Amino acid sequence: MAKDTVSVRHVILGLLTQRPMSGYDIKQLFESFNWLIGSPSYGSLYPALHELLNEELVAMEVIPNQDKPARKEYHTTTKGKNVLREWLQQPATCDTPLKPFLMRLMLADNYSPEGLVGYLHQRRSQVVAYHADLQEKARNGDEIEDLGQELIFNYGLAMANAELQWLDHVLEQLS
Amino acid sequence: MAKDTVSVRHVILGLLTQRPMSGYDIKQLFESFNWLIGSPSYGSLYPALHELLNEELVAMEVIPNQDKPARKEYHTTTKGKNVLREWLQQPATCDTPLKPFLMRLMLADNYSPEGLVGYLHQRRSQVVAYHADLQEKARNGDEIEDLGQELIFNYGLAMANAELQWLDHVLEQLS
DNA sequence: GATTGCATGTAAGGGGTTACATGATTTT
DNA sequence: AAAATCATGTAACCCCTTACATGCAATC
Repeated sequence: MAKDTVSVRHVILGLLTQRPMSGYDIKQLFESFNWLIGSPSYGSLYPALHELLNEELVAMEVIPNQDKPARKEYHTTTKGKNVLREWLQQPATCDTPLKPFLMRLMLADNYSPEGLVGYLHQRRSQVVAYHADLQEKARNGDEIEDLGQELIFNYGLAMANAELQWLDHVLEQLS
Repeated sequence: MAKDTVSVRHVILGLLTQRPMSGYDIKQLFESFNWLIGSPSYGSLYPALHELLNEELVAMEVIPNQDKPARKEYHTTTKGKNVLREWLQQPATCDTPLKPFLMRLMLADNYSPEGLVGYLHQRRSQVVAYHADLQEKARNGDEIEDLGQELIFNYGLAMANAELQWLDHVLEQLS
C-alpha cells in the first residue's frame, strides 16, 4: 500500500477503525456525501476490503441475520491501526482529481448562450438538491457520529452555499 | 469517443476549437488552474492528441522555431467541431471524482488533535497560495482570453474564499 | 406480482499516472 | 556549469468503473 497516495483502501481502513462496518455500510456512508466527495463503486470497494483482509489489516465477522441477509462486518486489527497511523503521518500530496464540471465549464465559449445557461442551471439544481439533502439530515437530527462527518457536513454546506451564490451571480449576468 | 463521459480528449478538442495550441500550451493552461480543476499528465495529454489526430478531429501544423524547439500546433477540424457540438449537447452526468482532501478529512477522528490541526493548516496554506496566485494574475492584467477562463477564474476565487473562511472557522474552534 | 432495499461479489476494460527517455535554449 | 524552461514522446502499471451475476426480504 503506497505511503503517500490516498486510495479507497486507506479511507476504508480509517473508517473501519472508527467503527465496524460492512461493505454495504461503507457504500451508504459515501453515498450520503456523494456530491461532495464521490462514492467508490462496489467494484472497487469489495476488492479493497478483500485485500485489507488478506494483508490482515482488518478482520471479518459474519453476522447472521434472521430476516435480512447475512452481513460481513469488518474491523481494523492492531496491525491495521499501526499502518493507518503511519500513513496519516505522511504529509498529504496536493493532487487534485480532474473535475468534470469545471472541465466542461472551461469550454464555455463553445456553447451557445442558451446551452451554457442550460448547463449552469443543471448544475444549480444538483447543488440545490444536495444542499436540501444536507439540511434535511440536520433537521431530522441524524446524529453525526464522528468529527470527520461533522467537518464534511459543514464543509459541504459552506461549499454548496458559495457555489449557489456564484451560480446565481453568473446566471444573472448572462441574462 | 464515449458520448456522455468527460475525458481529457473532449476538453482538449474544445480548447483547440477556441484557438490552436501545442500539447505544451494545453498543459500550461491546465497548470494555471491546477488546484481547482486538476491537470492531466503529459502521459495522457500527448496520446490524447495523437488519437484526436488519428480520428481527424484535429489537424497538426509543425511550426519551426529558430531558437526554441519546434512546436506542433493543433487545431480542430470541421469534423471535430461537429463531434464537439454533438457532445456538448449531451446532458452532463453528475459524477464526482473521489477527492483526496475530503477523503482524508473523513478520518478526522483517527488523527491526534495536533495532527488534524496540522493537516488543516497544510490545506490552508495551499488554498492561500492558490488564492494569491489568482489575484496576482488579476493584478498584472493577464488578459483572460475567453469566457471559460473568466468563469473558472471567478469560480476559483469564490471557492478559495469560501474554503478559507471555513478553514479559519474550524481551526478557531479546534483551539 | 413487481419493484425497491439489503447484501455480496467478479471480469473486462477504460482512463489515467509514473517513470523513463531525449534534446535544445535560456537564465542563474 | 547548473538549473530551469521549452518541447515531445513511450511503456508499464494502477486504480477504479461498468456491466454482469446472485439471492432473499419487504413493501407497493
